[in-house]
Amino acid sequence: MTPSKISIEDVARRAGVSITTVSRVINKQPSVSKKNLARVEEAISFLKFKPNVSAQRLAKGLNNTVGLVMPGYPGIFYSFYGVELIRGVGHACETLRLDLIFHITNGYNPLLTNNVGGIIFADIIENRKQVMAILEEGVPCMIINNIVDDLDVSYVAIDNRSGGFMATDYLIGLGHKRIATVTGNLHTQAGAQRLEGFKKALARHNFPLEPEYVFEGDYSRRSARSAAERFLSLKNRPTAIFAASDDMALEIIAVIMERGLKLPQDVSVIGFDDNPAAIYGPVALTTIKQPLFQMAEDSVKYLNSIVSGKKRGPIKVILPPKLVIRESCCAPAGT
Amino acid sequence: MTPSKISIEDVARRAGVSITTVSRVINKQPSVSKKNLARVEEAISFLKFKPNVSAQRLAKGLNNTVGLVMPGYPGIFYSFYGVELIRGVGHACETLRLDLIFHITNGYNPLLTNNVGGIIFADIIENRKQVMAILEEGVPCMIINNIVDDLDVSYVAIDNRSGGFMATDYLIGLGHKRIATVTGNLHTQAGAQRLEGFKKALARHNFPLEPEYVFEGDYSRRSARSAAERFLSLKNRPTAIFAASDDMALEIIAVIMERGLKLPQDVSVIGFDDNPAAIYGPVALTTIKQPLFQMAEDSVKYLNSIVSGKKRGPIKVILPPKLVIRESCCAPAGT
DNA sequence: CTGAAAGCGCTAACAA
DNA sequence: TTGTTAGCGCTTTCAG
Repeated sequence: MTPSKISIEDVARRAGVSITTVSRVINKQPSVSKKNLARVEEAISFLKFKPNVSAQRLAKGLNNTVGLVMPGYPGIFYSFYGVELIRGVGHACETLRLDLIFHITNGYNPLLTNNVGGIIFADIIENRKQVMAILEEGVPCMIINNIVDDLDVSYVAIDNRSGGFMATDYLIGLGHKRIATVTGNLHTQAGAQRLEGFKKALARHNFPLEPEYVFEGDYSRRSARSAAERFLSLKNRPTAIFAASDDMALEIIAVIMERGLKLPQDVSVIGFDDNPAAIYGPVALTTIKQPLFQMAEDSVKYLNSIVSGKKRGPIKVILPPKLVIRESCCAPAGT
Repeated sequence: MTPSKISIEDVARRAGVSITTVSRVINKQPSVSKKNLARVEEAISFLKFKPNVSAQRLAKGLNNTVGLVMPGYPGIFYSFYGVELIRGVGHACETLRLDLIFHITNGYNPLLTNNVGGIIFADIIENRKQVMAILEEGVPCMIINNIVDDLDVSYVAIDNRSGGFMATDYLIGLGHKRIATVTGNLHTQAGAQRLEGFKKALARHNFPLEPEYVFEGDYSRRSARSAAERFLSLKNRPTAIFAASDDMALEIIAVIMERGLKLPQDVSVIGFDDNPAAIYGPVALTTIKQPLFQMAEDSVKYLNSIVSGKKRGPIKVILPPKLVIRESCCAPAGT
């Protein structure tokens, strides 16, 4: 049942050298004569030898494995956000030749940390205690998309507050007065901060905050549909809507068009993510771009440099979002 | 830098027993006196001891790790299919206490198999040679959603051909004569077989196969939009459309509504997947349900039983799809 | 019920 | 450039 029954010793025997020499070629050390190198390589490929990773790790005393923990919150899997994260982390691990161990948490079970060199949290939502437990164990870790300044922990995040501000400010600049928003899950920092940015922009221009213009969504298309239906039924229909994700924006657009309204003339919509899918809808989506893939990749790189001792202490990075103007927003009718 | 510096020896010392005894309690062997058990447990929690998994694996000579390889094909990540697979496999691994190593392949690089007890392929698309290489290495493996009868390999698949047949047959039964289809990626077996099922149903009822009613999509919403636009512009517009995924069906519905057509009265739409998101659109989607999550979970269980020697030889399972009737299909107008 | 000792497969000084 | 040897941390006979 063992993956391969042949060991370094078999290779050594066949090549007529010591196991040390074999080990050297496995680890690409230069100090091996051409002749022996050739013989060992022949033996390796002949025997289809694969070094036993557990033995290597044990002997080297290191663990080139990173754990990616996804919040139990199932919606995250269906979101562009979640998918980009997985892809980015996966890609970076591939590049750095790290094993990626995938862990879905319910937020309560303790995390098995005895098998990883470091851990990446794909957002933390109601599982702060897990993070703290990890920290206490001294396992290097990295949090994605959460600014955590009260803990001695590393993170790579996006400035969601300024993203929310940007989106709203842009709408205001276009001349909109009645601006609504569908928020993301407010238990996530990203969701909460985008909303804060929205409010801040309103306040900055002395616009009142109308409660009926704020719908608490959860990043799902479903919640966006409910929001759109409510907004569009209002006597005082908003002329612009800021959605906390592109997916939600897309669903809102669908509802708008189902009702026979024109977009962006009747209602402008701005999203958040820069999901490539948002370019090919009926109207190319104006949005706030956040570098998710890069954030995910960076987090692996930073984590690795901490694990391997190249860097110390918490690394705290906040990436800026960016306004991407396409076609789903314009000045309100009658301006 | 090591996750934990304390070893079984430290625990033994503190508990005043031998390392063997400590090992016994780690492995929950019953032959330990209550007194020693208590002392060891105390020492373990006091020292925050975590056994070194590499050492355990090495000593035990086994590898309770499964690799999940995702085709490079990026679209799969954004699909309901891909996400359900990841969730299902992840969940099963959690339950069976297996480590899940996540591997995104470009289809060409050889897979690193020396670190896993078994491998799961999330579909195979243009990477058959990888599968064959794995087989030759003797690593137990399992293929998801591909019926592979010419190879001595295990799989858990869905009968996509009969799914395609079912959908089309249902439409025909409703009285439709002009039935179109947007296919999935035809390089995937699922895509090809759903189309075959479509054709078979047509043939069974002696309907001609109109090339203009077949649009080669790739499971993406984008391709579905193109398809819908083409279908709806036809002089002889189809009265029903079979989409090879719910996501595509949803996009088609959006296009239909954007054009001010009525659904299902003007055009009926049937999907494939039973994506929960398809219930909350403007019209609840009629679809073909496939047990993706279960398929993923089962594949892990089967793989595990093979790896652990409980079962032998290839396990070949084909799960049936099921018609789920909701509101997006009705008899064509004028019947 | 407990412990001594021999590995698991590989790496890394240290000599040669 | 090569080989000898001592571990890495844990499990597992085998005695006791």
